[in-house]
Amino acid sequence: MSTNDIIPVQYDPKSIEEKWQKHWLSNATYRASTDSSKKKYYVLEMFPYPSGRIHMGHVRNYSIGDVVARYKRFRGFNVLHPMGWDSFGLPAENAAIKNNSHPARWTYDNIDYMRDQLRKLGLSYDWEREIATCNPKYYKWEQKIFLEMYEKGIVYQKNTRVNWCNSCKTVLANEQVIEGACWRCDELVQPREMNGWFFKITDYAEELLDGLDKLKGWPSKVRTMQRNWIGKSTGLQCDFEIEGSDKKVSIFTTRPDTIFGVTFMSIAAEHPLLDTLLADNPKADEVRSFASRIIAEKQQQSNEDLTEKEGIFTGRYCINPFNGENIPIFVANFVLMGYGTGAVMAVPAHDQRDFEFAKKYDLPITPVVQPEETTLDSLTMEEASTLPGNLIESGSFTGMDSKAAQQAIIDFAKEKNFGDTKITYRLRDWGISRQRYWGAPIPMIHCEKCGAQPVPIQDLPVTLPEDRDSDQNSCAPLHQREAFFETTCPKCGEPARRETDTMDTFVESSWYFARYASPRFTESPLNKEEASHWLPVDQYIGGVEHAILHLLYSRFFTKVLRDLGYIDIDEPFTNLLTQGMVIKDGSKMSKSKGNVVDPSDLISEYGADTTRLFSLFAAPPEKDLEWNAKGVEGCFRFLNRIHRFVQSNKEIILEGGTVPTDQLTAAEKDLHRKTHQTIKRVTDNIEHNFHFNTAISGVMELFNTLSSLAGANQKQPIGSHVIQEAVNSILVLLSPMTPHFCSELWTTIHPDTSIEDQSWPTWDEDAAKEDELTIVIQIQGKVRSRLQVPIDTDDATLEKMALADANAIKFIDGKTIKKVIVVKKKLVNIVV
RNA sequence: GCCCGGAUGGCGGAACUGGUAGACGCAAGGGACUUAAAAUCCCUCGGUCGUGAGGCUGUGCGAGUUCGAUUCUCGCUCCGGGCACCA
Repeated sequence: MSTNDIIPVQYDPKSIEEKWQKHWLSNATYRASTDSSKKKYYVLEMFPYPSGRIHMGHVRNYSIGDVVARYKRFRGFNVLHPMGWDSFGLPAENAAIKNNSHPARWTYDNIDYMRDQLRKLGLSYDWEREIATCNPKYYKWEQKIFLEMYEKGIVYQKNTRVNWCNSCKTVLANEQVIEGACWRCDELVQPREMNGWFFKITDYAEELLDGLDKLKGWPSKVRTMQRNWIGKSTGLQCDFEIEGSDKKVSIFTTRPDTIFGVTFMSIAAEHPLLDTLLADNPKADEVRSFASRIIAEKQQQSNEDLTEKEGIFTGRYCINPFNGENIPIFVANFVLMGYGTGAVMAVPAHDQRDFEFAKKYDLPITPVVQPEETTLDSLTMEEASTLPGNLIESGSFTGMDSKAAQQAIIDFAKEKNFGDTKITYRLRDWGISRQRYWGAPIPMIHCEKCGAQPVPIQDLPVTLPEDRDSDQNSCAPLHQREAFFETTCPKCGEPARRETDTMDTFVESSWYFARYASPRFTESPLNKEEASHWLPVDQYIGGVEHAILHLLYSRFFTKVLRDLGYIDIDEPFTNLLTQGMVIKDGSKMSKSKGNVVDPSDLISEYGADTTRLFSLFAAPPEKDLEWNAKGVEGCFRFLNRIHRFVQSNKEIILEGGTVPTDQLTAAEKDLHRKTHQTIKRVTDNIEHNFHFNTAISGVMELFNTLSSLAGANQKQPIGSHVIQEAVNSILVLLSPMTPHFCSELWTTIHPDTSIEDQSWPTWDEDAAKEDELTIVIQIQGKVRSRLQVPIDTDDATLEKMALADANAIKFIDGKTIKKVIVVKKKLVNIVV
């Protein structure tokens, strides 16, 4: 080989990526600071649990976020893009027990390893803001928020039935029970009576619901899920007197219009009135043993599967206040104590559950709402009718339509003082006590004399005991550690016991996004000035699996922090993108399925840029992404082609120059046009819906045009100015996706400048405009021919040309033309 | 059971507010270069009939609206997700 041959520099991702990562780190390129001259943009991806290694789901999530962050920087925004660790949680304890180590040790080792993995992906984080929630400097502030919530009455403790996961040995919140099983380990949860601390999220139910309508930047799917979860229903709460007692049983119903159809009453087995009902009652023993059996069964069965309806007559009656009828009271297994009042007026004609129950125990069925077009007959009905209609057999309300009757009946009850409108939510208060070691201690002290007392603020943080020396106890829950719980009452000074439960780890993730605004602030959880500058998060990105859990809790916390005076916003995340899962061989990547692809392997084989590019190219972000090893190679090939092109045309590109738009050759014009079309397209794709897959294919098209016109096989010489324009555009458009690669090529063709300092390219509408169009000629809506016409051809000319077209004439063939439809810039349709 | 999504070549996916279906990529086949291979480059690529020009057909299924439907309406099938005795 002669020395004159140009040896193009090979694309070597490893050295390029190392170089740029070092550069970004040492220059703190992505440090965010308040800068009022630029508009702020806060982009955030859900922070990871430090499980040990990054997986493909993370790569996808963070690649998407990084494109947004880098794109917004190019658009002149002052971008905050932080990263941290959701680092409390059970796996750390399990791993510590297994490895005879300490959860903190395991956690921090993982963080170190994973931080390195994230760096190797070239993500543009402001690493100076990194936080780890297991750090006392973080949870100290969480404890302070807790105490302030306690002060305000948003925190309380109660003894109640909770969801117990026997495998995790801890209580779970309702949101953490997925189909009756633990969200983490799939173990069926069991109800258990326990004392615990609760956040009054129900106080915010109405606001959490209302706010959903304003979250226009959220997927409607997520909003619907939250709406259903909150489960608001409006109805009547109404008292039924118990015959032979001065006590009343209160019910809630959403169908007050059916109240004349009540034929019995069902109450939960745990209902507090049961004792009253059973006093001096010959059936007492029988009913009591039935009730305890039901309660026991509920405990064992978990609340998942529907059991057959079962009940027992208590021997007592109550009185329907609307018609004075005596109706029997039953204890029934399907009545929930936790919803409404724990007692249900049973209307078998109009409620399927009551219908089944009535059939089984041979109770009367009385239709009171007659739908149009059918006649309900209690003897022949096979299921309850829930249709609207006109009231029958309903006293003075007879004849009203059910909708109007609902209000009239509520008004009547209100007037007669035995009932009122009532709003009920399905949402329950958030139980945050966890009987585990690796979590933020709940800063309360229990004193026999003074009751529960908050830890004085100056004593915060209440830190976890470290116990590094004793492996045996490194993860023992706090209630087994005297040194931890033995303390004195802050009020009376007597010996007292510290609260030994830790907080649900979802508490940490409910406010971390706000802490990023001032992560090192030492006076308070949040620096108000910084927080009001950066919040709310403009774009939040993460998996849809948090649609209810984390996203609802974060919304709740935002409102709480607002009410505590820390921030002035109502909602934490203006826009939300829920990305799909990463799938391989048809199912989610998981160790148990053995279909895991390790991002580190990909990075060492192809580099971070290729890995990122593929994860963005293979599917739009909201859809599941099917992993395809060959597809990765395709992306690698694409980058190689660009690299080769730039290296072997370096001299021409360096020449550059401004594009003289009025004296371009046809080929130059084609390339120039394609460049501007691509800028427009890529910008639209990113701006409009983050469809990076189509943005990337746009750049691929531009490169295909470039290499066919200007590459080694070019037919005519192309001016360096158009080539440079195309290459510049390709590099900037692609750089949010493949930052190292584009930075490197940029400096080779623009020595001494940095791609970071470029602004996003703009397109020229005139340059992007085609000067010829293909017009389709249709006969009867079927494509029969095509015409190449200048862009400004008017409709009449188009019609004339279409009718004169040889192909068209063949199909018209003597038939009479009924109608000709001309659609601008698209087609001519001839109807014969 | 109820509430949301979705279904397009061999595969991942494109197609603006009803107007050329299949962009881009992968796979496959053919060719060039090479002693050979890799890499690279060029061509073909929904199905079907036809030597060809071209025809017919085709976006889960069945109807409908329209000059024209992947797109809108109605009725199904299948797949995915959420909730699940919430009165």
